[in-house]
Amino acid sequence: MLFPLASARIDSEVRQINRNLYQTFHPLRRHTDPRMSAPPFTPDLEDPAHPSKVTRTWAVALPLPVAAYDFAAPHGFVGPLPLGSRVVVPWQNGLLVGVVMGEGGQSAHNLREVVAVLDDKPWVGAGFIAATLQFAALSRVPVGLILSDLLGVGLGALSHGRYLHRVRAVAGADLSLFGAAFGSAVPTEAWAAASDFIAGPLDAAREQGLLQEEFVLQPRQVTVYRPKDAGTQPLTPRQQHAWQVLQGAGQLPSQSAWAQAAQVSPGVVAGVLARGWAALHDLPAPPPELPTASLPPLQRPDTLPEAAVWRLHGGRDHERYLLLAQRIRRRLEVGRSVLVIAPDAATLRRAWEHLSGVVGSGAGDTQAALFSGALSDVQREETWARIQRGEVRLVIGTGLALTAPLSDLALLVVLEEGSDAYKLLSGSALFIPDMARRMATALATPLAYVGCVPAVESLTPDIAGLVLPPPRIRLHIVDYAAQSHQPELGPLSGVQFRPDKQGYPLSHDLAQVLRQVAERGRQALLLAPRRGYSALIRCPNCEHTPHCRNCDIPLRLHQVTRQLECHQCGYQQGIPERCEVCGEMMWQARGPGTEWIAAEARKLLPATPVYRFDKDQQDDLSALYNAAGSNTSGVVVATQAILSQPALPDLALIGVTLADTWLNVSDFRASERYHRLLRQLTEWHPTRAPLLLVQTFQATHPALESVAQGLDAGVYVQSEYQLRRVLKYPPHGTLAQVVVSAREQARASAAADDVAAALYSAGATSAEVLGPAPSPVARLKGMYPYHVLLRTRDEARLSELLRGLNRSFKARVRVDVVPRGGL
DNA sequence: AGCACGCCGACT
DNA sequence: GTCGGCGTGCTC
Repeated sequence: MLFPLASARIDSEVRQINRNLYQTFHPLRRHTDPRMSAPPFTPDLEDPAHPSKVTRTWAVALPLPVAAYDFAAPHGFVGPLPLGSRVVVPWQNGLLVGVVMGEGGQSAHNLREVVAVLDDKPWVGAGFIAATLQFAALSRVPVGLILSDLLGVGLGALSHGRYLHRVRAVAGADLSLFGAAFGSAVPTEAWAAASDFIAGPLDAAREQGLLQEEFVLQPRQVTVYRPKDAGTQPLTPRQQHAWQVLQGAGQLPSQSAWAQAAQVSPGVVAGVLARGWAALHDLPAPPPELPTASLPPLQRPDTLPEAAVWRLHGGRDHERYLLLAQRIRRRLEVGRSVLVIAPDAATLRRAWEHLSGVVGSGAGDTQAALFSGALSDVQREETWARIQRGEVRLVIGTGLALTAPLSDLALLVVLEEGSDAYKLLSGSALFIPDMARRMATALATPLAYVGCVPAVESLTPDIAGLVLPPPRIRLHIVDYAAQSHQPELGPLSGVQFRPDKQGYPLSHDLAQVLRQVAERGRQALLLAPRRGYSALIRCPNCEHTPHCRNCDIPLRLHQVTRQLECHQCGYQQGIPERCEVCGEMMWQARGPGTEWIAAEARKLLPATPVYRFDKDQQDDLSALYNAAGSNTSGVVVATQAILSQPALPDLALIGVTLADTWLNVSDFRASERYHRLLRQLTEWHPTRAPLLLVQTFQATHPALESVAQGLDAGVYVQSEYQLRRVLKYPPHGTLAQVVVSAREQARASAAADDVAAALYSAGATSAEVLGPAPSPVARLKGMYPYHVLLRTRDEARLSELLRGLNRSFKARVRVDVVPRGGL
C-alpha cells in the first residue's frame, strides 16, 4: 500500500527557479558544498485541494543509533498523521525505511520530504511508540536504537526486492539537466525502475521536488518447471523419461529436484529444457507455514484478579497456564487482543503449547500467532501482516513481539518477569518487562506477571497477587561446610591440590544416589556452574582465591594451558606457588565446569552413558528423550542451558554440584536468582518430583531453606523485598548506572568525577550518588570504564538528576536506567 | 550504524 | 610530495 505522490504539480515558474539553482550548484556537491547548506528550494506552495499539508512534519525513527529525525509530510499527502506506519525517507543520498513516531517539532531545519508511506495501518503498536519515546527521554538511548533492537520485521523493506521502486520525472521537468551526473540513463516522464539510475543525482532530483516515486509491494513468487506438450526438437529416451516424470509431477521447484525425481543426471533435464519441452513459470508463493495452535485448554471459571497490574506465580506451569487461559479467552471473546511475552525459547514453547489453543474453540476468525527471532524472515513478515490486518488477536512471543501492532489490547502478560534473559545485551540495554510496564501504562491496559517465581519488584502493594502452592519437592542438602575431610584427589596432577573436604564434585551422598539411579535405569541431571573446565582455585587454609589484577573477579583455571585466566579481560598468569595471604603451598580446585564433572561421573558409573550439555558441547540427548519407560539410564552434566530443553522423561535426580556459584556474585539480585533457579529446577519436569540434591557451603541459606520447608515461592521473595527496603534497592527506589569510559584512564577518571559533579549540581544528594568507582572490569576493549551509581526514590527524581548529564563530557557517557547484574 | 572530514607515519 | 591509519562528528 502506498500513497502515490501523483498530485505533485509544480508549475513552470518554479521549475525555472530550480533550473537556475541547478546551474548554480552542482547537485552532487549538495552535502559537501557549504553554499548548499541553505535550502535550494522550499516548495512554499498551497495545494488548493489540501491546504497546508506541506508544512506538516513527522518525527521518524530510523533503524540507526540516532534520535528520531523530523521530515516533512510527502508533498500532497492527505490524511491524519500515519502514526506507527513505515515510511521511506531520504537519508544520506539514499533511502531508508523508518517508522512515524509522532508529530515533528518546530525545527527550523531544512527538512526533507518523506518519499513514501508504505502502510495504511500501523506497522508498530501505539503502546510501543509511547513507551519508546518515554524510555528514550529518560535513558538518553537513541530512539532508533530501541527500534532496531525490538522491531524484528519490516525495516528491510527496500532490500530483497520486496517493493518495486519506480520513479519518473514530474510532468514538464527536464532531468537531462543532470545529464552528466546521471550518465546515460536519465529519468523521463515514463515510470522506470529506480535501480536504473544513479542514486546521487536521483536524490538531488528528489530534493528539488522533480521526481515522482512509488513503492509497490511485490507478491512473493516461486519459480517452477512445468512441462510443455511439444518442444522444438525431439527428445532422447532419457529426456523423454525426464519429461514424463515432470508431466506426472505437474511441476517441480528446481532442475536438481527434477533430476532427482527422474533419477537422471542434471544434464538430461537441461536437455529437455533446451529442446523446449519444459519452461520456467513464476507462481505466487504459497504463504509460509506458521506454527500450528495447540488444542484448546479446558474451560474453567476465570478466578484471576481484576486489577490494573496483577501477578500469578508458584505451582506448576500447566496450572498457571490453565488459569491464565481463562482470562485470555474472556478477553478474546469480546473481540479484544492479548499479548504474551516470554523471556526465552523454552518458556515461549511452553506458553505456546498451553495458550495458543485458546482461540481455537470459539470464533474461527481469530487466531494466535507465535513471534520470535527464530522464525524465518518470510514467516515473520506473514505473521506481522496478519496482525496488521487484524486476523490475529493473540500474540505469544519474545520481547520482539512488544512492537506488534495489535489494536485494542486488553491484556499484556509478561512471563517470568524476573528472568535475566529479558535484559538485552545490545546497544539499548533494554529490560523487556520495563518496556512492557511503560506500554501498559501508556495504553491503560492491564498488565500481568505470570511465572514460577515472582520478581522482588512484583511484590509492591499495588500489584494484586496470587501464589499457588509449590509442587511436591524432595530435597537433600549436602553441607560441605559441615563435612570432614575426604581423601580424594583432584584431577590436576602436577600441581599440588589438596583434596576437597567432602568428595568434590561428587559428594558421597550424590555418588550413592547416582549409583541407585543407574541401577534402576533412571536418568539424572548434574548441574555444573560453568562450562568447560573452568575452575577456581582456593587456599584451603584461608579461603583466599587469586583474583585478576585488573578486575574484581576470581581467575579461572584452564586445564590445557595450566594458567589462571580472567574471563572478563583475558589477563593470564601461572598458578602461584603459595597463597599470597597466608603462605599456604597447596590449592584446592573448586567450581569446575561440565568437563570435569562429566569425567568424574564416568569414573563413578563406567557402564552408564554420560552426556554433556552446555554452550560449548551439546551432546545428542535423543536416546534419553526417546527412552521413556524403557529403563534407559543416563547422566546429563549441564549448565543452566539445559533448562531450556524439555525435561528428561525418566528424571529421578537433579544434582546441583555447587550451589554457592549462584551466590558468590557481587549483585544484590544474586540470592533472588539462586532462589529462582531452585524453584525452576523443582518444576523442570512437568509431572515428576525428582530428588533435588544440593551441594553447598551455605546449607542454611534462607532461599534453600524456604524450598526445603515447602514454603511457596512468594515467601522468600517477600523477605528479600523487606531486606531491600533498607538499602533503597528496587522496588523501594530507582537505580541507574552511569558508565563513563575513555581510552586513557586519567581522562575516564576525570570525566567520571565531572559526571558526578554534574549530578550534584543537578541537585543530587550524597545519598543518591554512589561513586565514581572504577568498573570491576578495569579495562574493556581498550577503554577504561568508571561507574557512577544513582539511587533515587523514584523515576521522576532520576529523570531530574539525569538532566544534569545533558551536556558533553570528555568521555563516552552511557546511562543504564534498568541495570541488571554487575552491581 | 555508515560515511565523511581531518590530522600524523611509510611509500611510488 | 601522496596513501592511509581510524578519531570525531553528522545524518532531517
